[in-house]
Amino acid sequence: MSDLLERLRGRGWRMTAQRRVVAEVLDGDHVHLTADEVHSRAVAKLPEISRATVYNTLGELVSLGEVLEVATDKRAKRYDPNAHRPHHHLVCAQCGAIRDVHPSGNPLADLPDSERFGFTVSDVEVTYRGVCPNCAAA
Amino acid sequence: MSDLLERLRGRGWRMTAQRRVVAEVLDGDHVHLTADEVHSRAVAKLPEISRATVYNTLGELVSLGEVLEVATDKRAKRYDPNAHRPHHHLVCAQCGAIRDVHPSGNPLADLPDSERFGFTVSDVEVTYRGVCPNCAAA
DNA sequence: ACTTGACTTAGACATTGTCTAATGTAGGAT
DNA sequence: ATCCTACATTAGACAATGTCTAAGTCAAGT
Repeated sequence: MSDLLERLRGRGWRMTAQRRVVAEVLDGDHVHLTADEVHSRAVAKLPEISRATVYNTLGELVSLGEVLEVATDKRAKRYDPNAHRPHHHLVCAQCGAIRDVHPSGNPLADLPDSERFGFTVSDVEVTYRGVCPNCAAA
Repeated sequence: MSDLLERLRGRGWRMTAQRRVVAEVLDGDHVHLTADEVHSRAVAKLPEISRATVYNTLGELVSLGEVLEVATDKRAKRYDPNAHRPHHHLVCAQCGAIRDVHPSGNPLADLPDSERFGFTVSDVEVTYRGVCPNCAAA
């Protein structure tokens, strides 16, 4: 994730300890934390960081296109740092575990003009739901 | 939607004025109300209905498979009475308008075994995003 | 018409997210 | 190296959405 910090600096982002910590927390694959989880982990590294800053920083990262907001779960938003490789999500209906997946085929192409109602369609979000091996075993 | 009331009675649902009103409010195509919107409209027909009852009733309808919860918007859950014809959603990124759509192709078939991580995948939810004709004109 | 268990209610509480005014600080200017 | 200042951070109030509880009410079978 050091590329991220690098890129952001290049875009004129002022670098602060708080922002560094948030970016660190978001590092990795198959990472889909809620804002609150990001905050907890950030507090572990920098105890005085505030909730508002975490929300602000996440919002900025989303605006900059560096992090995606995903709504896999119907409670809190989750933040996915894997914004530069398009992908979709596979969610366990029981425990909520989330994996990134890469389906073949392009769902955008599957929406005929007659089903577009005059919209300019630019994006598609796919969420697969099922039961993960762990929960199936239990 | 009278079939719905019929079906529910058949399943041993106790019929009350409150439940009837919630079912009536949810009638129609391209209906995707938040719990709060359902509540407002229900109050118009039955002023003393409480928020808790609306939430309870919506939850029951979802459990019974008569209504779907959709997370198109990242704020409140929305409730879609069109549960018996599989479909996906097309959302305007600006005004939030939602249409039901029926893509060709089956996205479930597009997820190869190698991308299933041992999950038993049972369902898929697709959300297309774009700009509706109204917002494009503005 | 009774009775009873399921339904509804008001409102407290919980969770998630947003906003503000005061304070602190990164990084360019001197 | 120090100073400035615009931008960032903070605590906490507030807002929106959702959940729970205890007490009262009522649908529907008898």
